[in-house]
Amino acid sequence: MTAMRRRILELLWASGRPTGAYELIEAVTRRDSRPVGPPTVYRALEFLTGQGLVSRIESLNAYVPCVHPERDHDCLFFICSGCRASVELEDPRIGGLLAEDAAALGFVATRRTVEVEGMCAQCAKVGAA
Amino acid sequence: MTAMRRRILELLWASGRPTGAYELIEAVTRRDSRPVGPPTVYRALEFLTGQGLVSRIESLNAYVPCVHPERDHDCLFFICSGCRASVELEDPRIGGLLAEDAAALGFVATRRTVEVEGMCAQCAKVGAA
DNA sequence: GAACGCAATGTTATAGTATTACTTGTCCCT
DNA sequence: AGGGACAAGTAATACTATAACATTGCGTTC
Repeated sequence: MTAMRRRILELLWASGRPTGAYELIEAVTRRDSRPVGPPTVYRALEFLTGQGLVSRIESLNAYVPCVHPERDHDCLFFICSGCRASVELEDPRIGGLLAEDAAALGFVATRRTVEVEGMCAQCAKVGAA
Repeated sequence: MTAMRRRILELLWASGRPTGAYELIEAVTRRDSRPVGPPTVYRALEFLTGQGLVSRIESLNAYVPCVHPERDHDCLFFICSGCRASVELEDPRIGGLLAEDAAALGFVATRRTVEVEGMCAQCAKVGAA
């Protein structure tokens, strides 16, 4: 864990929502008062996702810190179109079913992406009003 | 369904694997012997995905024709890193669990993305050899 | 059948996301 | 000090997607 990687992880935690790579580039640039290029940030993100400290949300091209880096993460994301927040959940049953389906196909899985888009309770309430 | 939309759907079926928008742009350009711009293809893809005739694979930024356009599609994709093919599956149990988890959060879901990357039976066998 | 309205497509430009290739720096080891 | 290994800097470019506006074609109305 280097200074740059830590900085990016901190910025992700501070952001509180899925954050794009270029937002991070700007944030790091501001924080360091010195321009940082895309490869620097992308490399840090690659490292952090490899460590399970960060997940990429495919449907947003954005990144979030992982809430339980310790466990092997089977996580799924609920992404609110209203407030742009995401909630990470762990549901081992889904991993189980996916493993079962993969086995039926003879497929050897290496990575899973499970994302649900919609409205969170708060935003759904406001939208309905 | 217009000529352009049909052409793009045919090209997707003919491709046999997830296909990027820019590959489609080139393919349509070749087929029509006349340049077609990104918006044309993206608009057709938007229409086709709206009709459930095509799905977007988020983790590849690519598109595939849907194997069962008639049913409301709860589909999941197994994507082979070896041969670049994808297999679409329907497993209503997964949709059920996601609905259950969403309900527990008070989340109103509008769209699901479930993608599994790995190696298909064929490629896993070759890779292991 | 001319004028209109509407939906789809064409066109140009640009925004947004990610990677390649190469260089520089830093730290540790001996 | 010299060399190896890994992280970060730098410049250029590739890839993916959308915005804004013009044009076409076709069915409807009068």
